[in-house]
Amino acid sequence: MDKTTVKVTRSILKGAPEPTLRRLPLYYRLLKQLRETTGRTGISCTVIGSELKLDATQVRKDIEMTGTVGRPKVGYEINELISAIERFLGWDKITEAFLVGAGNLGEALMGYPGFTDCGLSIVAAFDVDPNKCHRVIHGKHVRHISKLTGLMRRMRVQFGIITVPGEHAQQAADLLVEGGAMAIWNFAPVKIHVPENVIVTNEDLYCSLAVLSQKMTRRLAETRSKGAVKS
Amino acid sequence: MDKTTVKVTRSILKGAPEPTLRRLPLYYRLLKQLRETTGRTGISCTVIGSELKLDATQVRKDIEMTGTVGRPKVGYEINELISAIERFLGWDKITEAFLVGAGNLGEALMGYPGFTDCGLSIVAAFDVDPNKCHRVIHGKHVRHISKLTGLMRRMRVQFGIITVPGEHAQQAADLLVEGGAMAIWNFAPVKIHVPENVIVTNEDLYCSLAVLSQKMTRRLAETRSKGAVKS
DNA sequence: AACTAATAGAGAATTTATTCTCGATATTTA
DNA sequence: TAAATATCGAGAATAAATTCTCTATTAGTT
Ligand SMILES: NC(=O)c1ccc[n+]([C@@H]2O[C@H](COP(=O)([O-])OP(=O)(O)OC[C@H]3O[C@@H](n4cnc5c(N)ncnc54)[C@H](O)[C@@H]3O)[C@@H](O)[C@H]2O)c1
Ligand SMILES: NC(=O)c1ccc[n+]([C@@H]2O[C@H](COP(=O)([O-])OP(=O)(O)OC[C@H]3O[C@@H](n4cnc5c(N)ncnc54)[C@H](O)[C@@H]3O)[C@@H](O)[C@H]2O)c1
Repeated sequence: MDKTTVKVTRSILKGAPEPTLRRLPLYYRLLKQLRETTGRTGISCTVIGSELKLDATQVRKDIEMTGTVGRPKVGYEINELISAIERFLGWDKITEAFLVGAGNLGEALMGYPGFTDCGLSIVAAFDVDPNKCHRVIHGKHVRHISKLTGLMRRMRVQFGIITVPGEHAQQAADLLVEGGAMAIWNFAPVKIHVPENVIVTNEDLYCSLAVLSQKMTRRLAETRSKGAVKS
Repeated sequence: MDKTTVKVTRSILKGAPEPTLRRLPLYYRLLKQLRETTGRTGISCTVIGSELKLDATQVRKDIEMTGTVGRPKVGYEINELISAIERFLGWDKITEAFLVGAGNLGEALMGYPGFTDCGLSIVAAFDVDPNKCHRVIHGKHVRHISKLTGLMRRMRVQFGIITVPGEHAQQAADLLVEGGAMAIWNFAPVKIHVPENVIVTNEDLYCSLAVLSQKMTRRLAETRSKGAVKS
């Protein structure tokens, strides 16, 4: 067993570091785009790095986690790399999902075609509001929330997306767990509590906005103080 | 100048580490919620930590960045902490923003009342599609994209939100920069190129989905291999 | 008043992530 | 064929983030 194999095995056992996981989609998109727009079949970490403004070594280490091996002076095979990332992230298989809360955000997600890239398929949505139910949005049925658990078990859906208002997010999570959810993608700005074996990721807009706001605030403060010095 | 002052000064000069910035909104929400639902006026890192499943020391270090000082055995004043976070992130001031791309996601963002917490106010939206223009969505006007640059300069709006399809994101960014944007919140899944002095944050759904997918894939692999061992 | 328990704050230790350095290898060019 | 060059892959070095340890302080309790 060579060293690459050891690393890949570790990446499967312990999981890749989160920063790596968050960068892989960036490579993935770039590679797909390159494959479509240009005719090239190979790529090096140097190029990926300069394109995405990342350190080439970092790119190489990230790619290493997926198990792809490259060749000196040449780089990696684009197709091979794309499949490796897909396989590593589980994007090569279709994952069916239920969405809870067919409001503004829920509808936008239901209509988003881009999720097919990740193998994510929202198969149905659920809502408490009778006016929202029995409609078909972007080709998907909206059903009453009371049907969720039963249908989820019957259809063996294991992925849930929460887009209800914060105060109902825990209730939505409970229903998803009862239905057998294994993973939940939570868009509500609250911490939800689930059993240990359920994986939760929060999509928290406030978190990224905080990064942006603080940078902006600092920039403004700098400009002001410099201006003061000048005047 | 005491040590706390030194730390705060540094946090203003060099900026807080990004992980800290991303956690501050979590504290902020918890505190607001506690203030509203319970009558308590003080809180300790221990409580915040156990509530959010974070290490108490980490919470304390994060809070330190905002300049708030606590008292042993008591903790922090909730009101004081809330204002300190607001001030630190720049959420105490209104930031007016223009949104480019009044589609599914753009409309959802325009209708989202939660941004007032961060002082973010979307004052107008812009679109190329004539059918989308001249409408009023959630109380905000949608105008033709050709008006963006002029209006932005006139109204001195410095914050842009991009919700156009990926292939037009760069164009949208260029217009925002031309209009004098200082910060851009990009929801399109592409890397946009802007001058050095413009701050960009990408809200990339694929990144968080990747974290979730990979964990799920790994979990599934484990279950399968365990099942195989058992049988 | 003394004792106990809880907590902030400082700094050290540890862990994790990123960046640097170097040797091996493959490709291209002279 | 030999030399030059770009790149991967491995490991070391560095930097950043997290966690641990200790001390001082304060509120409550006996
Ligand atoms: N709209 C945005 O741009 C945006 C941005 C960031 C976060 N969010 C978050 O996403 C969530 C949804 O936002 P939105 O703007 O779509 O809100 P919305 O009010 O438009 O939609 C919420 C939907 O959930 C349904 N609902 C309420 N309680 C329910 C329950 N117990 N079970 C099932 N369905 C239920 C409502 O009927 C409604 O259709 C909120 O938590 C919000 O904080 C939204
Ligand atoms: N819908 C989602 O849930 C979702 C999720 C993740 C990311 N995104 C990203 O957000 C962006 C918008 O998604 P959407 O679902 O709202 O798409 P959409 O097609 O519903 O809306 C895009 C809007 O942008 C407008 N537009 C196109 N080119 C423009 C230009 N040059 N200038 C101004 N306006 C222009 C279109 O007329 C349309 O109204 C896309 O980049 C998408 O990848 C969307």
